[in-house]
Amino acid sequence: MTAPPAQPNAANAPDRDDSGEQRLAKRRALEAAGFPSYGAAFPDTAMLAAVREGFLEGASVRAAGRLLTVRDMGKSVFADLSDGSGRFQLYATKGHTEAFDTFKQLLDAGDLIGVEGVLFTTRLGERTIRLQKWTLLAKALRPLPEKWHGLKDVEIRCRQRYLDLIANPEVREIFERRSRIVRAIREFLWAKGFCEVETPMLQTQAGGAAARPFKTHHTALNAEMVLRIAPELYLKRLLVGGFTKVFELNRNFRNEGLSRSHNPEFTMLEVYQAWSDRAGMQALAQELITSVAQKVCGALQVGLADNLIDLAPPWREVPYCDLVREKAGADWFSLAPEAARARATGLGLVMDPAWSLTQITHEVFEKLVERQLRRPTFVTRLPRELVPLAKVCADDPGVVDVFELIIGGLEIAPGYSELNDPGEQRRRLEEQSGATAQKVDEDFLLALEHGMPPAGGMGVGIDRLVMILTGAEAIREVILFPQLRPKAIEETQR
RNA sequence: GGGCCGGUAGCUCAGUUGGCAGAGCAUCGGACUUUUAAUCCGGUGGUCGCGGGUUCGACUCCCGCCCGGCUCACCA
Repeated sequence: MTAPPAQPNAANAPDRDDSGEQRLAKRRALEAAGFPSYGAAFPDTAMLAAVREGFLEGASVRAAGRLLTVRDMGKSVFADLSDGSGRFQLYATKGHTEAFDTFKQLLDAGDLIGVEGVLFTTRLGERTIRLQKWTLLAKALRPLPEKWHGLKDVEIRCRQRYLDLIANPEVREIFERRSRIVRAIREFLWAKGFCEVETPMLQTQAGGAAARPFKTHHTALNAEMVLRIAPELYLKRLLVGGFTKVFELNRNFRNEGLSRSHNPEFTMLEVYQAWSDRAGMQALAQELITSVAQKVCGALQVGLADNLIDLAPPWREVPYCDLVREKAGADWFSLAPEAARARATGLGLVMDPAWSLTQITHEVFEKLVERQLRRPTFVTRLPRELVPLAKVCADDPGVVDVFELIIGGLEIAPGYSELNDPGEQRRRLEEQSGATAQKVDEDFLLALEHGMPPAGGMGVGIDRLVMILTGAEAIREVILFPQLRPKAIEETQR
């Protein structure tokens, strides 16, 4: 686990296969030949995708990118150049290319170069740049991953995402799509008059969700602080302050385990609208997600071909209790706790003896109902114990006026009729018990006492939404640098 | 944190009962001026994740640890 000691005689061991050494030697040779190995700016380049799009036989081209493959034919060399927008073939020949021998002998796959040349089409129909001039922009001292099988090792793909992006074009597609999704969400909300705001991520008290926070320390203030688990309580303060349509699209941090659908830092959209309620948010969620999907995916059938999810509205709306009854029996809610526990065990669930009937029921919901809901479904009327920040339903004080939007078995978005009665809010927060319960945030309650408009609020899990819209089967496929166990520093240096 | 699976060349992967550690790609040398997984010929390259143990002998069997994957737990 410790780094190997430096080899004092490494220089005397030229027979070791060390592509780094070989590339360093090439770099020295390039410098000697008048090619600085880390070039200056190379402006006014065309994007290769645009060159392909507007291909014109005989036109001059200036471009820059990374050499991906090099096919040496002796007095000519074919190579593939990639600049992120696409790939394009280069053709260098002894007759037409400046410094051809240097190009052939000292450049490697992985090097960054700038090129100038003329477009033509090869005998096999491949559109190609006939290379006239080239310049070295950066010498790569490490080899590229394998070109045919690509890079598969999940750990390397995540820790060295740049290699994943170079080797696996579909990975780049996912992150470009993520960028378009986030942009489309902002544009949608801006067009509806929502104001984007930023509230503290460094907080003295974590609130707005039930989760263990990350702890940190502010040196100058000598204060213990936490990273936020949700922006909710600050956004509601803005409703008190007179903002009527606000949203925040940024990171939350929860000190929890990692899984296929959980990363400790994740991106959440939270939207609040004064004078609205759960129903208003539900309509907004459906319109937001369908319009973003249509704009970014070009269709409402999204995901992988063998597992398409149909987002066509209207989406199903169904009370929580009905879904539980479908799985656990029509008489479920008339069962005594022990009978419910026995039936849940019979359904294959593992019960904690300390669980209340509400918790047993929620286990049934999460394990047997939720993950089987493929098409978008608004689950409404959740037990009030589960959601302390929402208003109870007028016709049944045991349930709250909220929705939980499920798509593809994932919790994508909750939405509430927000509780604005400070007295009830205090009682509901105090009702919560147990290790995960948030402490009562007195500043938040003080704000509510000044009068918060009745409002609808919702949160959209952006990472999970991107999973749905890209067909990714794990959250780490839609987060550029997902959390992994930290490695010892020595290990990161080969 | 628990259970299961995995870690072998830079990358993708084989490895027999416990008996000299392999292939393809990459890399190095050679041939080739329309190739595109270029092709052909010849080489280099290994702390078999780490540390112990059993054994004449361990990539292989045993124990501990590290890292990853799946899963469970945690997670309104």
